[in-house]
Amino acid sequence: MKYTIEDVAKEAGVSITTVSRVINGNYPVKKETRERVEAAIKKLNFQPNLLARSLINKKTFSIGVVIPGLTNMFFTEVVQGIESYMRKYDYDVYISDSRGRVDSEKRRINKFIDRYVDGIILIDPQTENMKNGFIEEVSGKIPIMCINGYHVGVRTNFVLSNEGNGTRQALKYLSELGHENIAFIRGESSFSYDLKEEIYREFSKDKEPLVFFTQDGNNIDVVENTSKLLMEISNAYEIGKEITAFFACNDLMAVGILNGCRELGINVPEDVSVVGFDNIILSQMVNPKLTTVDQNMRLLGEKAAENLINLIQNGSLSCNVETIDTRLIIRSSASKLNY
Amino acid sequence: MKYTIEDVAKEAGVSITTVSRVINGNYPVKKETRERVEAAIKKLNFQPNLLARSLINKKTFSIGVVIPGLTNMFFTEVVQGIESYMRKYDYDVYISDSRGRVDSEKRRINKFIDRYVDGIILIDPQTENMKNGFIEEVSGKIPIMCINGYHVGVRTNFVLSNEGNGTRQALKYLSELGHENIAFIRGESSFSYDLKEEIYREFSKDKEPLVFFTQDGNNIDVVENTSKLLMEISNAYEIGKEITAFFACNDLMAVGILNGCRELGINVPEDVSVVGFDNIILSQMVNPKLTTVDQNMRLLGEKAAENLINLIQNGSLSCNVETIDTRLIIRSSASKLNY
DNA sequence: CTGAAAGCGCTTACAG
DNA sequence: CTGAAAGCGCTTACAG
Repeated sequence: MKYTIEDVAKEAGVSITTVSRVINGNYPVKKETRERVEAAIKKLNFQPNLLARSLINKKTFSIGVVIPGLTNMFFTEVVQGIESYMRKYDYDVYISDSRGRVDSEKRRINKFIDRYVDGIILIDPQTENMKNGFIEEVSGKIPIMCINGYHVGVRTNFVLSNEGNGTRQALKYLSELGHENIAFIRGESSFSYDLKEEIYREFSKDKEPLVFFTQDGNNIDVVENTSKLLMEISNAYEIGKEITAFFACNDLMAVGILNGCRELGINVPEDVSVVGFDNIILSQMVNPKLTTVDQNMRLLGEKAAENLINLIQNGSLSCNVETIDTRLIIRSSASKLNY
Repeated sequence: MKYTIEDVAKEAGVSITTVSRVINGNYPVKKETRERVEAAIKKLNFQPNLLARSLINKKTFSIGVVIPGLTNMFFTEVVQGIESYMRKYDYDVYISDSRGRVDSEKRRINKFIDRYVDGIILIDPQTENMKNGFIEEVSGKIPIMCINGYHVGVRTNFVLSNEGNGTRQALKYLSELGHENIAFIRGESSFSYDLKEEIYREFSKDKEPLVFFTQDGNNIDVVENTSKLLMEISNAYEIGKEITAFFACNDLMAVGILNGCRELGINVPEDVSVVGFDNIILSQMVNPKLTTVDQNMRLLGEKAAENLINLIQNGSLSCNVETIDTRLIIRSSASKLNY
């Protein structure tokens, strides 16, 4: 059915060795011979079997990207950055969705390794897999870049956005607007949430911290879940008084708060201020437009791709960490207290 | 570095044939022997090389999904449906983004074939690749399912949502609200846009059709682009009078109209009505919530996955077409004329 | 029940 | 410059 290198060899009247050489262009071949082989290749529309090739080379010119949720625009925007970089190097990028589950993430990574991708990018890897040594173990086998999700002491490679500083920027901004009673909205488990919470607690150390957990933070469903969470919060606290501002760990959650407020008849930013994180495109599409912290997602993706290519080509599985600055984006979901 | 079947054989004191047999469980092996082999596998943490295996089997237990844009939630929701189905069958799904470009789509498909995926799902394939015979050619080599993008006469397999009928539902609804001057917003090239436009022209046959093109319809950027388009439209037409309603070919465009209206100080739905298409989650997050046509994206994905599995397992590369009904979702972006 | 051998479709020393 | 042969890591008739 599909032609093999042997068919081409026969057609051109040469050995398969020679065919292989003209395909790869890695050894001298007499011009006339080469042309005969090329003609045969064209005639049969021959395409070398990548599986056979990779079996020998251990190279597939492809990379795998594992993301926690396809429906969180944060991740897809990072992937755009990865893809645009990889395209230049003619690497294929394959995306696999772990749904933010520890086991699933392991499985996806192992599958990529089984399929001999040349490297893997992990966006926001599960903390659990950092702690249990899995990521580190895997980093010994194959080039790995992690985007965010840093875990101290794990020997692998990171591109991080400075989420801690971003959190500080946002909190400081709210504080300058006069807000003291700031609620903190986070998802269940992720390094990123833990880190932000730490900063939050530090920041509001003299006050009682108001930390609330919403479910499944990396999926679009979190919007709805956070709206529901707000209903509960509003039963326990007087919004606009006991809580005058929300800091949400990502924009999806912030939009959930916005939607919840609308349902409750609470005006943003007049009655309560809301600040998100990430600056996904959605943050500009809601009303009011979200004040948020930009992570420069494309750059995050591009840097990770760049470093991965280096790792692949130079073979060094060293441990390096690169940090990218965040930027506060002021729009209209937060305003002075008692506006 | 990595152990091979030979290492296991040595460790267990058997031939590689026997090792292979216990791994695959496809031939009888004496219990005692099997246990020895299993112990060796465990001890070495042996994992068979999938490349070598696939080279023989021509099976990889993986499928490829080609989508026109990662940042259009329509596609990612369809993919969710595909994944949830495939998980049950233990097939891996790999996603590749064609950016809605004809050449890129070809390339992605060819790459998947090169890597011996067992089947491919194409979401909204490019019309051009339908017309030029590429999809049909490829369908002869490997099981293919297309989601939407139907093109008459092309021998491949489809799961379609009834977009024509959905368009009619939306248009009829607007008409019943009293709207006669309905503008039609579409992207550049896609079967889906052409089909909808056809219905639109049919529907408004006594009126001058008002068809407007926005750029790059399958990417989140279309939101911004459509807002800009609205500026131009508003220069040429009196919105609220010459145009009293917009029908947008997808929700992203509809949101663009919504945003544009806000900037222009036009109230939706009081001054102008807007109806979208797809019912992506975003349509509930904007204000006013979008009246739109639900395509049941998860079901679309699940059906495609189900059919693909059948194709793969029964080996029939037959041509079948399955249609899924759409449903009008009435929310608050459209209202009676002169509300 | 088990093993030696051929083969999947390539690449790459080695020899000429 | 070219080819025969070994080998990548498996599977599967074939023979016993």
